[in-house]
Amino acid sequence: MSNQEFVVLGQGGGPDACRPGLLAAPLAEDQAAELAKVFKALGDPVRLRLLSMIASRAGGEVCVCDLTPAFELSQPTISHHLKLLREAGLIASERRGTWVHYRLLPEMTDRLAGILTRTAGQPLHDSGEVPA
Amino acid sequence: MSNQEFVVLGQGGGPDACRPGLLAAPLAEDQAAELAKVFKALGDPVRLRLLSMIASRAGGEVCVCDLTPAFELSQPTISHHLKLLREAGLIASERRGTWVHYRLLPEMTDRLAGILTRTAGQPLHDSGEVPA
DNA sequence: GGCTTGTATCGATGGGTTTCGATTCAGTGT
DNA sequence: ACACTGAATCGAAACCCATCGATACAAGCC
Repeated sequence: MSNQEFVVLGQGGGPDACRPGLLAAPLAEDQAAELAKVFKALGDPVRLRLLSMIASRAGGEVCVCDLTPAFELSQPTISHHLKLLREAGLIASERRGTWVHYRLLPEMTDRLAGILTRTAGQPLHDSGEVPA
Repeated sequence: MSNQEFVVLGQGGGPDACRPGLLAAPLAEDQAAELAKVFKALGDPVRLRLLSMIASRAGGEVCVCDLTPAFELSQPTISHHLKLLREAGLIASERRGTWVHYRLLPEMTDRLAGILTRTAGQPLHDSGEVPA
């Protein structure tokens, strides 16, 4: 059996430790747990639409009062989804007077994009077997 | 029953020529639903580690017999997670003799990276960043 | 054919998630 | 102070998911 162990790099460093990305080296357990929280926040169609509405809005900010009526869901439900996105570090909220405004935190989406991007030194291995 | 559903993203009706990404325009409902399936597949620490093990392995393929003992989980559980990653279009499997080998489908991770990447024409609306 | 090993599927279960109505909190205006 | 509106929090109910043991399927070996 080709039972070859996966060496897990013991870098339990802070949240801004060196990140080689998903595709370069096996993820450590704690890194995987931390990342999974963010991806789980993206794993819901309502939250994805909320995030895209916030991120694509000219001016960078959206009032909750504009988001809630865009769905056929109750106000507490939208508030709950926004909370999950906020706890995942994807958005931030600010209250200005009566209304609460949300904005994208691009550091997180940048980080995810980097994690999912092949590095130049990572060859592709799939020479010839890709179906279409 | 073996519906190896290859999730096709953002295909409203044409080839993927215009895919603005999450951050450029609000997602349509069906696009969000399909994208959410893939992110949901990534929203589990075990699946993230499995994917990173598969993606980072030199040669591009990993035998299940190497993946299963790397976790303190039962063999059916690992098989279940691999199935979800496969149905999300992130990996593919091939049986060669006794063993089954998995490999990354880089089109999907590439697509996700693109979706999470700010386009150059999409400025950042710099506002006061961290609430000092 | 039987035996052994590797992998996938099945059925059940405990825990988590989505959603709601009701309530509470925050801010504005009267 | 009171009333009104926008948003968050609080249970609760329906649903989904991760995990397991048991079982079935696949391939090689005796």
